Amino acid sequence: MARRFRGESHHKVDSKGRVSIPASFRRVLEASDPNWKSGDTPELVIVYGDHRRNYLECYTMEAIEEVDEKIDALPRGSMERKMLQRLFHGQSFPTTVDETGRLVLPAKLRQKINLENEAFFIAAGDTFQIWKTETYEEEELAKTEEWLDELPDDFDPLAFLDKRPED
Amino acid sequence: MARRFRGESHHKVDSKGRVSIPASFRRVLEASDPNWKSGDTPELVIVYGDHRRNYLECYTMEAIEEVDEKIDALPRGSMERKMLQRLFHGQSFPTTVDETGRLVLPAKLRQKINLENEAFFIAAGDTFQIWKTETYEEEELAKTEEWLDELPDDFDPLAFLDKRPED
DNA sequence: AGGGATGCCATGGGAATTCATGGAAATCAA
DNA sequence: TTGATTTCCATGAATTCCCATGGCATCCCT
Repeated sequence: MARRFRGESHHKVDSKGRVSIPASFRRVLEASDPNWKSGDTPELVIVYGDHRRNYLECYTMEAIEEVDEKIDALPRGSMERKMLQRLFHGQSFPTTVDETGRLVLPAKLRQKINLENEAFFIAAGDTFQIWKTETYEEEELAKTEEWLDELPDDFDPLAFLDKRPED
Repeated sequence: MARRFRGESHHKVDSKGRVSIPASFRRVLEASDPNWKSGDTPELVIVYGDHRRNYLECYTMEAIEEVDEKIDALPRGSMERKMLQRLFHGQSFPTTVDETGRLVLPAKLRQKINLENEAFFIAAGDTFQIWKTETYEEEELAKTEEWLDELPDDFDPLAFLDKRPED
């Protein structure tokens, strides 16, 4: 069942690295964790990537399983496989949401994206991202706007919906 | 239960060759050792390979069993079988994690990968690797960068996930 | 419509446990 | 005996667990 995350919101990060995740995101994580049963805490995998990435990407168990299967299908020993293993197996952190609906981000992950007091959560299909609020506002939003500016004034992004893959 | 290793981290190696392995890796080793029961120490196999390999590859009991079976299936006397036996049976070292969660790497293995004060652990599917931190950073990461540089600027490695095998 | 009562949600603090690491004593091997 | 392994114990730091609070929104009763 490919449930989707929706929405965005800001949450406090405390001194221990604990941060509430949006309640609606929890529902999706639960529904997408094959082992989850009412009353316990859903699992997820946080992919943090290499030094170039400045946000955390959170995968539901279903989503990460799909990725893992694709990696397994690549030829053993190929560079592609090695790269993807490094990213998804090496540069990732498996965890669970706690009983009170929080994620605990280890110091290492917080430092990686420079997270201090406030985290910004934003949905992205079957994953969601965690940003340092300031980074998102200063870098990511700017980038998006810049990109939009290059398109014709009256361009409607909806046009992408029906674009054929080979374009 | 093909559990997977995830994550990467640095650990000290002391003068006796003792090194803690990431706690999460221990959980996977335990779950993947058919003979393991709560309270005792999981087994694993360290494959160190020939002179060209500069890291140690650690297999869970389940993973090495799978490899062994595939080797057994090869025709007796074939070159393939001989080579794989040399690598996985000859150039490997069976051991266990100790009660405090450490591996003891014999001097021979440490010298092979030039390990001194710090080891770098990184997950790779159903195995994990142990590198000398400096080797990983200087050689392995450099190799990766080089490889990435050959790809188009805007290329996203994620594209490999959906690559068709015949490409 | 007013006024609880109920329940989920975001957040906080302290206690208890696990982890990574260091070192001394006991055991082994040549 | 001498160096190397293996056991056993010790400790600070990090992480997990457990319990507590205030704020909203919803539901219900009269």
